[in-house]
Amino acid sequence: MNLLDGLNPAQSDAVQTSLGPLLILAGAGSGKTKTLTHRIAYLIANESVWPSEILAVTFTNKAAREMRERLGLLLCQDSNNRGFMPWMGTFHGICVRLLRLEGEAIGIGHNFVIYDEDDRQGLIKQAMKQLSIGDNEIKAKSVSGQISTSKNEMVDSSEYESLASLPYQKNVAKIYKKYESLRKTAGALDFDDLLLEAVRLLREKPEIRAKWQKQFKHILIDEYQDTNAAQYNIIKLLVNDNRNICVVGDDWQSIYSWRGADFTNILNFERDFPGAKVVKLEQNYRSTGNILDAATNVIAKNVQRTDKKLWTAEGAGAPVLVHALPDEAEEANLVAERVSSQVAIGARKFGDFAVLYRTNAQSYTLERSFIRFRVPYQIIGGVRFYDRKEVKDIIAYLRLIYQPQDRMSFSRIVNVPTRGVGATSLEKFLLWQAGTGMDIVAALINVEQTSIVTARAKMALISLGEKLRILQLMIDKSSPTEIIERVLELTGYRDYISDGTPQAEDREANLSSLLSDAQNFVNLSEFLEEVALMSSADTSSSDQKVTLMTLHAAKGLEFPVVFMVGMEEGILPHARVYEAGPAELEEERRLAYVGMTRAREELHLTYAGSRMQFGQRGYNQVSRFIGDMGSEVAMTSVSEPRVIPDQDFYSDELFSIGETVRSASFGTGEIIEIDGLALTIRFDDGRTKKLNAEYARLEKI
DNA sequence: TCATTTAACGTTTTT
DNA sequence: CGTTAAATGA
Repeated sequence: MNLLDGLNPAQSDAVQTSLGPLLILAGAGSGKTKTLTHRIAYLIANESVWPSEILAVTFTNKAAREMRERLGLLLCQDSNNRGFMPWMGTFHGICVRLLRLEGEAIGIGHNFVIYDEDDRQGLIKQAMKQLSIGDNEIKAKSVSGQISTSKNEMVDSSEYESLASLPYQKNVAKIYKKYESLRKTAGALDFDDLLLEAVRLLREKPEIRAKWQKQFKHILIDEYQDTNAAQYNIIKLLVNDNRNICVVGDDWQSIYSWRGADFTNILNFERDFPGAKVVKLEQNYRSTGNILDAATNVIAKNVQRTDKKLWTAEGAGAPVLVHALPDEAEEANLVAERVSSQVAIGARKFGDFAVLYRTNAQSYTLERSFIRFRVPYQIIGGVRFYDRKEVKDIIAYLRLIYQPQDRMSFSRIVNVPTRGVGATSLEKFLLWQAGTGMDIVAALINVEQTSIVTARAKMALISLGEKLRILQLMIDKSSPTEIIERVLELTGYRDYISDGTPQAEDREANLSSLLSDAQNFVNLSEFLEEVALMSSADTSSSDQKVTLMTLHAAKGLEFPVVFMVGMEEGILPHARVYEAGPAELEEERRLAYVGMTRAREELHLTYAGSRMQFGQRGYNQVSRFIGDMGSEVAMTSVSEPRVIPDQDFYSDELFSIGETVRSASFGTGEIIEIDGLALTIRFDDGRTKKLNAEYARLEKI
């Protein structure tokens, strides 16, 4: 198979330029993933580069997985054969691998755990408590943001302290310092640390740096416009004298500056790597002419950007449609109705549609309409699977046995299931444990040595410690699945969640999903890593359902039909950027551009005259971006007054909580919970059932 | 110590 | 509006 087949001249040029720095400026839909994949395959097949000598960085785990699969096909290799595959993954994933291997050199134990946003905020709260800083003057969330921003800019706690001038900043500096020390004793790294510590490792240990520079003969970075300072430094530290670095990106699609991403990295590539070759991919293979023109007109208003001339060989296609609606409920109905009718006539399948919005909160109304119109949907993002309570509980057990210094995880599970150890006992125990030099599990077993806690609490703690010890012994010889099963059994967690309440089934289902996820892993370490770095964009999607997600989550995806809802001033562009300045407004514009260019054949934009926001009705103007699109490509639809026959649809008002109903199969009972179409009913015989309001033929009494 | 009720609070986007 | 943190009583 010729690896250059099916590539256009620019793509082919990029694939064959295997030596020296290369910048690929790839417009939306210009086949950049294809180019990148072919380039890697070309290096392996034609340039005799070993897969292990290639480092490929992607933006999401999903992108890495897809690239691995495509590469497997191109090279006729099994993509599961990790030994044959290049180093592929996100910056965070790569850094974890590097730190597990080499972290000891800078004092990072091989069994560090990874803290997510919740863990970080929890630890900040602890730090504030120890410093006697009340959370009414300073919010843990805001401190977390400050710390994250600082870390992304590679500002450590000492440097932050020296820069702090305002009293608020001085307080944050104190918390930052305390947070860092607590985090280190817990044997944990937060998301930002993963990058930061990798930089420190490569900076402070020249022999390690030299080793990996030699290892990675070729480095490829996708979505280069979204790299932050720490990531930029990692790249600079890993590139060797041969400078075989290839970066791909599009400054028009930079939408993560709030996370520290700096798209001047891509603008400065030629300065950083003198003599770099630049290849522009300007042919768009995704969207019709009208969609592309409308999107280009929007982005054209930005001042800070490179010049590109995206073009398509496709025809103009259908005009971009703009729909004005009275309120957000009507907006959602329009979307659901159009999806529903197009599927009904067989023109499309549900998976052809995506609905994109600026903020997660907007998904609520859409969900309600989708349920009403019986349109199957999936939400990408929102509450992540690994953020569910029961899943986090089990993960906390796993983390604690893996890293017995992890106080956050211990605090989470010490009384889950309830074992009579309250806040006061926990505090006293931890105080004593810190002074003993023992890790948490050891301290639990030896809690007899102290009289700081009550006899009752001692019993519970010793018993917990013994269970954890048994679990710890399993780490090296058992699979993650086996360990989780044992956790559930030993701690009585399974009984704890199956308490007969209606939510029990959901929780059990979540645990089953966790168990089946775990089966893909052979050791606990890898499983915990996956869990920590799994992103919302990584959830597998079904083509039988309409996809709902934020504009940010849509990056890199494409759909035949795209609805962008909430095209209003205050939402897109978001109200917060008004005060922030022109740079932030330009990012909103790029966000609109990213959303529009996800569409292949049809693009619908909707806005509502009024909308519920913060529990109050607000009135927004149409987004300025609509006006920028140009009337020749964007048509405003005349939305005829539509009457939605209510009796055809299930309405929430039909049933309410507390009502008594009779079911043909289960007898009479009381409704105790309503979730869309799902009614949870406690029947008189004591059984609790979840029934579908539509099919259950319930009779009101 | 724990469960239930009440109050406050928040909306950008996420690895 | 909906969720989560504090407060209260058992």
